[in-house]
Order: sequence, then C-alpha cells, then structure tokens
Amino acid sequence: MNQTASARKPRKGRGSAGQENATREGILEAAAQLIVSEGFNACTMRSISQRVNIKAGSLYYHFDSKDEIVVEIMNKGTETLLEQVRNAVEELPASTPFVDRLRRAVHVHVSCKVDRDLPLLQVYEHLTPVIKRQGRVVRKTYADFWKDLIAQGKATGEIRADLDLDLFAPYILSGLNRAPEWANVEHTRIEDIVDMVVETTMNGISPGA
Amino acid sequence: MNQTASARKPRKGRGSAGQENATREGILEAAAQLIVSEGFNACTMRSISQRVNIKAGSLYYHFDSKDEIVVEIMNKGTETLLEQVRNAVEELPASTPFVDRLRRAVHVHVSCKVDRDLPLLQVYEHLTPVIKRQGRVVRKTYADFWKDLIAQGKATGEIRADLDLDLFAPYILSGLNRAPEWANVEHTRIEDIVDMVVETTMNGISPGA
Amino acid sequence: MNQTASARKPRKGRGSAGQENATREGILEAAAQLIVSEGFNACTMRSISQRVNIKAGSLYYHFDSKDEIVVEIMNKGTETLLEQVRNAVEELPASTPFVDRLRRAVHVHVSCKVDRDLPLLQVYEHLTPVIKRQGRVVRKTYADFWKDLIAQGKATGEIRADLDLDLFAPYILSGLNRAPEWANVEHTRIEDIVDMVVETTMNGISPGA
Amino acid sequence: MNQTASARKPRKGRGSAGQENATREGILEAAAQLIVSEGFNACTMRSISQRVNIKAGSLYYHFDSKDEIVVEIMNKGTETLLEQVRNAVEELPASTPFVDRLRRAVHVHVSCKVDRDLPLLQVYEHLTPVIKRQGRVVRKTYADFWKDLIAQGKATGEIRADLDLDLFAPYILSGLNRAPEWANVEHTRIEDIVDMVVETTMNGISPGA
DNA sequence: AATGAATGAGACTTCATTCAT
DNA sequence: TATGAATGAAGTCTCATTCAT
Repeated sequence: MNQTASARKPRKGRGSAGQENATREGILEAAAQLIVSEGFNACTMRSISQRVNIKAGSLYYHFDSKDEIVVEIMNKGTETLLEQVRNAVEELPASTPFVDRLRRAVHVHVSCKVDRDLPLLQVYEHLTPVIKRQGRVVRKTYADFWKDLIAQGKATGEIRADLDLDLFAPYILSGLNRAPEWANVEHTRIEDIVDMVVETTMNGISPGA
Repeated sequence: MNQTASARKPRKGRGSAGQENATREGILEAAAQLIVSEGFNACTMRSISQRVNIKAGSLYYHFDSKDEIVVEIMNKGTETLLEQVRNAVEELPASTPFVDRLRRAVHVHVSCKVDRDLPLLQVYEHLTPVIKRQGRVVRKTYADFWKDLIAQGKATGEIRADLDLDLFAPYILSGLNRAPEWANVEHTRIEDIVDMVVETTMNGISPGA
Repeated sequence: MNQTASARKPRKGRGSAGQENATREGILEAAAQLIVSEGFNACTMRSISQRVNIKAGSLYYHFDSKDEIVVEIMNKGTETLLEQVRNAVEELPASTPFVDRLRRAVHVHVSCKVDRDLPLLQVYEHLTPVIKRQGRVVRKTYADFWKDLIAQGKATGEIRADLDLDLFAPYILSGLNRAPEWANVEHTRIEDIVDMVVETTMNGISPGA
Repeated sequence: MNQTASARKPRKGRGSAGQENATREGILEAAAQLIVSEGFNACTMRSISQRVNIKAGSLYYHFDSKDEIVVEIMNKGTETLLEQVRNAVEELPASTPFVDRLRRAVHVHVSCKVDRDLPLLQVYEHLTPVIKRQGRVVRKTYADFWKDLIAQGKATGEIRADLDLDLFAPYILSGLNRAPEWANVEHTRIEDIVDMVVETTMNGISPGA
C-alpha cells in the first residue's frame, strides 16, 4: 500500500516504534521546512540536526545518507498529497458529477501545495531533476489517480472520449504543481484559482463554450 | 531590449569587445550544458572552466561570481525564448486567427524547451526557487507577451472576455514549461503535444465543445 | 600460559564463564576474520558486532575498548601459533636430528600462516607498527621458542657455535611470517616453500655446501 | 624508467616545475614522516597540511586524494631504494665476487631501511595489505633487481644452480625489510646485521660450511 | 547481557573565491 | 587576459564510545 514504507530501515524492532518514528518524522519535517523556507542548498545535515536538537552525526543513526532523507521527504510528500486528494474525492456521493469531483481534487491539491503547515508537500518544486528522478514510482501513482479520475468522466460521457490521458494528466498536473509559484498566494483567493482552472479545463477559453 | 546587459561588467572598455564576448558566451554555454546534462550541482566553477579550456580563477575576469553566471544564463534563456516565440508569431499574417497564433506560440515554446542544442532554454527547470527569484523581471516580460497574445484574442472576440489573464497566463506557461519533464520526448511527437494543448486550451475537455 | 588472560575484564565473576567466553571468542574470531578478509580499516566496532549479531554498544560489555580486542587477537594468534609449533616439534622423538625439527617447525609455521580457517594467526601482518608494539611480550615468547630450538642444535653440534641467535631468530621469523605475502599460495606447494627455506637456511646458497 | 612518474598529474605545465615539485615533495616528505613517526592513523590530511604550512584543502591542489599521496610515497620509497642499491652495486668493479656484491646490496638496503632521514623508505612496513597491493608493480621491479643479482651469481657458478629465485628472492627480502623491526637498531651495529645475513645466506647455519 | 540513541571528535573532500604574478 | 597556488568555510560521513533503560 505504501510503497516507500517497505523500503524503510527495519531498525525500530518491536513496540518502541512510536518513539523511534517520532525522531525520524521530526528529522523529515525539519529538513522539509528548511528546503521550503531557505532553499535546498540551505538544507545541510548540520542545519537539519540543529532544528532537531541533536548533533549532525546522530542523523546517521536514523538515516543512511542525506539522500535517503531527501528522497523519503519527496515521496512522503507525494503520498500524503495522494491520500488527501483521494480521501476528499471519495467522500463525495457516488452521484457527484465529474466537474464537481474535478473541482474537489483541484481544490485539495492546490490548497495542500500552498499550505505552509505542510512543508513536505512543497518540497518537490525545490528539487533538482537529478533527485526528482528517484521519485518516479510514487509520482506515477499520483498521476495514475488523476488519470483514473478523468477516465471515470470519460466513462460517464462527461469527458470527451478522444482525450489522451497519458498526455493530458501530466500536463494539467504540471500547471497545478506550480500554483505556489505563479499565483501570488498572498493576494489571490484559492477559490479563484480553482474556479479558473476548472472552468478553463472543462470548457476552454474560447467563448463558444 | 536586453535587460541584463546593463548588469554586465563594464570592464571590456576598449575595442576587443568581440573577443571578450566570445569568451563570455562560451562560458555561459558551457555552464548551461553542464546544468542541463549533469545537473545543477555538477556545474562548478572548475567544471565550467574545464569546458572552456581555461583555469577556474580566470572565470572571474569575465564574471564577478558564479551567481552572476547562473542568473545571466537563466535570463538569457528566457530572453531567447521570447525572441523565438515572438518572431514566429509576428511572422504570421495579421489576419491569422487566434487559434493559429496560439498554436504557433505553443509549438515554438515546446520545441525550444526540448531542443538539445539550446541548453540555455532548458536551464530554468534545473534551478531552485531561491535562484529563480532573481529572474522574475525577465520572466515577467515573457509572461506579458503571452498575456498580450491572449488579450488580442479577447479584443477580437475569439477568447472569452471574462478570462483572468493574470491567473491564466502563468498557469498555462507552467504546464508548457514542464513539457520535457512530462512528455516522454523520445516517444511522443511534438505535434501531438501541441495539438492536445491547443485543443484542450481552446475547447476544454468536456464533450459539449 | 596465557599471558593476556590477566588482562581480561574481571566481570564474569559468577559461574556463567562458559557462556561469557563463548561470546568473547566469537567477537575475537569475527574481528579477526574482518581484518584478514577486508582489511584493518574495515574492522569497525559496528562491523564486528554485526557478525556476532549483537549491537555495537554491547561489545563494551565484553571488552573495554577496540584496542583491547585487537591486542587480544594479536596475542592469541601468537600464542596459538606457539602452541601448534611447539606441540608438533615436541611430538618428534628425542633423537630427531635438528634439520628435521627445523623442517617440522617451519612447516607448521607456514601452514598456519596460510590457513584460511585460522584468521587469528594472520592478523599480525595487517597491523600497524604502533599496534604491534603492544604484542612485544608475547611475540618475544615465540621468538624465544625458536632461539631455544636452534640453541639445541648448537648444543648437539648440528649448528655453528658462532651463530648469534638474537639476530638470527627474528631474522628468519620475519621471512617466514611473510610467506603468505611473497609466496603465491595458490600456485606454490607449501612443501616447496618449506624445502627451500630449510635447505638455504642449513646450507646457504653457495654451491660449496 | 620511472613507472609511477608517468602516472603523475600533468599539472605543472612548463618550466615552473621546480617550484611545483617543491611543494609536492614537501607534502610527500611530511606525510612519510608522520606515518613513520606517529603511525599511519596519525597521518591525516590535516596533520600533513600543518607540517607543510598550508590548509588541509590546499593539499587537493597537488593531489587528488589521500590515497594518491600514500601510494606515491610507497612507490617513491621503493624506487629510491632500488636506485640506491643498484647504484651502489654497479659502482663495484666488474670483477667483484658475488659475495661482495651481495654484501653491498644488503648493506645499502638495511642502512636505508633504518635511516631516519629517509622516511619514504620506511613507510612500507606501516601500510596495510590493502594499500600495499597498489604498489605491486614497483615492488616487483625491486624484487626483479634482486633476482637478477643472484642470477648473475648463478651464471658465474658462485651460486647453486638449483636455487629457485622466484621463491628465494622475496623470501630474503622479507627478512631484510623487517630489519628495523627485529634488530634493536640502537644497540646493534649495522655491520653485524649485514655480516650475519650474508654469512648465513651464503653458507647456512650448519657447521659443515 | 544487551540495546537504542546519541555524542564528539575528526575524517576526507569540495568549492567559490582571491590575488600576486 | 590568464594562471598557479592557496584559502576558509562548509559539506557529508564515520567511528569509538557512553549510558540510561
């Protein structure tokens, strides 16, 4: 179910997982905050360790390398986002029209990507392609969710049958992912962003629609 | 026209500007290639200097800092892109319908972003938000071009009057910029990408269109 | 008999010495294997502990320091070697001529130094002079055995009376100790090595002999 | 002629080789001194750099890695030793009997291995097998010199024809190399060592000789 | 007996930058 | 214009060791 979880170190052992996980999560959270607020280069093992109040070397008790930390952050971010969006959409009544499902998904996605309390979800945009590559698998899972979502619209005839989902899904996600970058979040209401995206996505920008 | 030109070192002074510029351009080109092919972290002052066949310290005769190099690359990339796209669109007869202008712009934009011979144009995606911020001004110029383009469509009634360009322009650009990332360039024809983008942008994905 | 025994931790106290010793030996064996197969630097407290299936910190219940481990290995190696060689020689009938005693000693020494199942005996060559210094006492015991052996030859007139044993004994041992290093053990029969050593030692390399 | 020389970095460029080499040599010398006097582990990049009065990072201008330094020391040591011994032997009149050639070679070898002013020549015994392996080639050259030397003795009938040089040469060298270890250099005259080695090597230890 | 977690010292290395020549 | 040599700050990581539990 959780694809990266299985890749985690089996260190924790028996029941003390609570405590163990606390430190691990703390490290991930701290690193994510650093990346998002100060930039990727400012996220050093030393700066991370300071935020968690341990010494730099101690990080290596919990992770094998800085890379492991970064990759786990990246994937956890995507996983969390998937969870949030999926849950929100699945909460909707089965009869909900596609456009409303879409709106819901877009809304949650953008909200999350902009929420300062969820640094893990914003890390992605700060990473270099070289690192991003290590998140392909998880990211594909997320893209697949969107493809499914739209495919359902196709099935009910609410979406054009000839739409190539393999092209369209990543395309729309690219636009959404950069919301924090292009929308001056301070001065734009999320609802306006969502409305614009949903409206143009469904009906396009030509007046005939 | 060249907004960063004023930031250049006033050193050149005499008449040998030709020679000077050659080296400058060489450095920028080399750095861009490195960033694109090996990743931002692999682009060090030394690796750059090797590609230009000089020693690391000599770079400082041409640039004040690495930052200057990177920022200039970034901005030059955007400027070149703007030039390419603008020229292509302006070449069209004045009577060209909006949808064809759009198609032209999208085509050139995507082609450039994917062209391995134009590393400067691909650097942007490899940069961290922290650095990207230093390219706001030039990037705004490029966004303004797109806003203008669409605004013309509005003026002729080919585009819905209520479209908020301040939101829509950066949104569509985000999707386009990441084309190299989401479209498996090896297996997808650029024409297909362009068609999909133009079609959904104009008419949306609902079947009514 | 066991000169390092007195250096051991007095912890064991009670009666569970059997169990205790088992772990101690296991640790020493594991460390020796590591040193011999992966090199001295690869022998860390953690790598040792992994081989014994305990955690690094637990090693300190059995030993005070890594140094203690290494020194004990080194000395145990020498002690074992002494035991082996001495037993082999003492098994010989009292009337055995010197040359055959020598041959026996050389044979056992070289065989042991080359035997992959006796890592403790091969550790010595992997140590730095700084550490080796801590094994002087035990090593002197071993050298004394050889001096005695040759002295017996002197006593029976089978060896030249003017030979300075304090110089010669360590000299010949140096050559023997490095057998694994200089003899390509894969392609040389131990018997050939022994024959060469004994022959040249007894009669020299000049043809007159 | 000099097998490692060609492996050196071609950095120096044109004529300033004198200055360049000075620093390089200084670094090697300093490192060798550290290894010999304080042990291999005490020879860190920092401690080396302190002795040369530069900062640790600056060492990397002259060498690519610590390994390169150590390996070069090791090989330079062997090469120098070869030079010394070969020169000394070749100085002898062509008519010099084998035993005197041998004595000369042994003398120079042992003297060098014991001379505190030639730290490079003593480094070898402080190295781990893992590192030593990287010196095989050069060391083979040295062993070959000794094989040649003895082979000449064979040719003139001064040495037994049936002696297996592939076994004997490395064997005798092992003993000689450890001279500093086994001979208490403070209290033993080098001449006595040499005499013992030459005498027993030529005539063996049996009285018949 | 053993472990989980951490420490502190220090290892090697990289890199942008400087500057006399 | 360019270089050789160095710097200083910082980076990631390793390791022997400690100690409360």
